Amino acid sequence: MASSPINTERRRATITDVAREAGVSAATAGRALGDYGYVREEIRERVRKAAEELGYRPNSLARSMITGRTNTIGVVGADIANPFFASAMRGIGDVARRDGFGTILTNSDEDVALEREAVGLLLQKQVDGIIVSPASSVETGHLADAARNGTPVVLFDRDVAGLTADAVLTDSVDASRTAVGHLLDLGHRRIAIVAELRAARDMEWPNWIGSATAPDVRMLMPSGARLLGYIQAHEAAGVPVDPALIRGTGSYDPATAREQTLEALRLDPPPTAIFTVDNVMTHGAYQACRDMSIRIPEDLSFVAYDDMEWMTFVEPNITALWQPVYDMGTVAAEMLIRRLRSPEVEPVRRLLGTKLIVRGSTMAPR
Amino acid sequence: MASSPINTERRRATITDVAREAGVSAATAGRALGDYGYVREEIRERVRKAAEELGYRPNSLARSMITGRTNTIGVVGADIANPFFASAMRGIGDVARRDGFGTILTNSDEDVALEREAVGLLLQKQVDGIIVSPASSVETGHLADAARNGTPVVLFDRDVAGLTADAVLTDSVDASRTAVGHLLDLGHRRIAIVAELRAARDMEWPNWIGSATAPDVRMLMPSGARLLGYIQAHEAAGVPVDPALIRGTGSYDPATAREQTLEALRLDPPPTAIFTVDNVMTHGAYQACRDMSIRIPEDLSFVAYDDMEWMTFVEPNITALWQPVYDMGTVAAEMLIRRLRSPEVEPVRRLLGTKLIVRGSTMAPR
DNA sequence: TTGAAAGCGCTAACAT
DNA sequence: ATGTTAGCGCTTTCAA
Repeated sequence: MASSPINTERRRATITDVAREAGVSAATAGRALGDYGYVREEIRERVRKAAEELGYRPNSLARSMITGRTNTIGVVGADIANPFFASAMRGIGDVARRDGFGTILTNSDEDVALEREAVGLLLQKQVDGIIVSPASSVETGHLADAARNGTPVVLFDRDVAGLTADAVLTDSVDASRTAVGHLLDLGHRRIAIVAELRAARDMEWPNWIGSATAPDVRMLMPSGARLLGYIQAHEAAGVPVDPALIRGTGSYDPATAREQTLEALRLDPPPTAIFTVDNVMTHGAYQACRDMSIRIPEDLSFVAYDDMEWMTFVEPNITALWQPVYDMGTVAAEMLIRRLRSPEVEPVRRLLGTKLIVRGSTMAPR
Repeated sequence: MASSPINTERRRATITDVAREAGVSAATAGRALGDYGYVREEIRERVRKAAEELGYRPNSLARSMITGRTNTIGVVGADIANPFFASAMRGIGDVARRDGFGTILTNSDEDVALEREAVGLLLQKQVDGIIVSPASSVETGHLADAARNGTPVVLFDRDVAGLTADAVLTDSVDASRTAVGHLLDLGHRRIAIVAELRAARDMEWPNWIGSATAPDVRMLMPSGARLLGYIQAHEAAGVPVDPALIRGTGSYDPATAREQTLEALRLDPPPTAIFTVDNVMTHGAYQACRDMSIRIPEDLSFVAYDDMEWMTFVEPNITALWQPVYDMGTVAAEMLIRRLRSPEVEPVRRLLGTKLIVRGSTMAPR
């Protein structure tokens, strides 16, 4: 009997094996090990011992076939390599584990087709629920389907029009208004904004300017919502919005953000301040500033959406809009698990607070 | 019939439903949908249409019960919020998806008990294989068990003594020797090193000094291995090692790294250079330098293990030892999937190359 | 309190 | 090429 370097054959012990070893029926063994039904204490011990000896591990697939629950939650994020999602994922994972759930992770790369595929995969694997950061705020049929067929969905970071589901959000418009308001208060009148504006609807911003009614925020991606806040802050301050200062990249890509920032800096007159709407944009914009040897804040005030550890490493420290990212993750997981336990409660939209951390990168223009 | 806000009842269509709808047997429906066995094209179409109409989704649990394969790989990392693991996870996820696998992610927080629990969970969920970054290089019984019982294990970033398994590694000793050698070449004679040295064995370094035989690297965690490289570089250069310059934190915690760095800076004579062995240590050490208004590189040369994007944001840019983190992830996933397809091949240890990126934070001491 | 039997949804073996 | 049957490992009736 030759032994291969890594044995792949030996059959794993089943509950029937344990039952035989303990001299009881499979049903009883199941009850003893699974904490359901009635078992005499003495028997329970005997079964436990047998299980131990055989190195028995329950097959949760078989269990799930019957119970209809896998104790697994699916997560569809845009990109786990992005610190924003990484941190949120940590929050989700911590809560999930605490409550006995595993987490299946997938990346959508902001692509609706990939997201749909990912959701399909999760449904096939019979996850109990899904936490998703939708790639689009309108193409959400697959999410509605999932929810309708009994797999609850929790929206993460992004709201969606016409889908009644639990959601964990921050008020991007308000936060952005605060951040840009800070710059306006300092006296800035030419503030560049760097944002993806990937979704078609986010590009309709020319219509927002001076219009009495704000667009439905649920139709916007965070990037668009933050631009809306930028516009609202300008209008509240009575400062006209110069469309040339609005730099869209069309994708989550630092290189393009860098280029767009360079474009902005070349304007005449140039901006006296810049606002980047997330950490990817910040990355590219900051690089552009360094490449051009822009002095911050003397030449340009800098405000970033999303606080990152390095923002206190650079000189000057960067003024940033902080979001409770880890908590957004824990709350999302808690909402989902709560719904699994009581499916009937009304869906809730939880809005978590943000905070502008004023540091050295902002000052009055000169 | 009141409709609840989120329907949780409606039974999902099964293959039997599809078969009935298409007027064939369940077996045939399965063949048509699952791409196995023979089906007439005409029938295949009919079944497909029925499946479509009913919104049928295969239940992969049921399939896995029979095939014994879940098309899922488990990942046990220390902390997904750490950019190192986040990036690796992205690599794993990309390859996994490409080859039709899902990924279950768990964090061990460098705790063997948690790791063991995580592995147990993954085994119950019948993952096809596990990628793990072991919390200990000696307490690895649970990993050996998994491998022995037919769930292959790929070691990620950390080798393990006495476990024959595939592994994706970098040569930490060599890389560290290069990094510290760079400082020694510049003329530095007092180089502080900040490392976790959590594992008991990593603390046996006093024995390594001047000993002809190096300890078995497979018994060391990366932190210990990098210290070994530090010592070897010193010995090669004929520079004595001052134990006071070796600062262990005992945990992956930037606050402690900061404190240990402050201690090092207070030494008399102070170090002229510092080497941090991973991004968490770097975080704390860099903070300490900023708090003390240390001028880099005039007062202190700085070399970091692990390149991070912000290292080109700060002034001066930080000299860093780069590792192919994303690729380590893709390679780990590829090795695992290869083994799933051909279990008999001999386990392989893949060593990926690293690179010292010299930037402005290092210069000759003055 | 225990056991026998049925069955979750699917695929594999065996007929035809 | 298709259908019938059995069964993956477990939990849940139902009887005893």
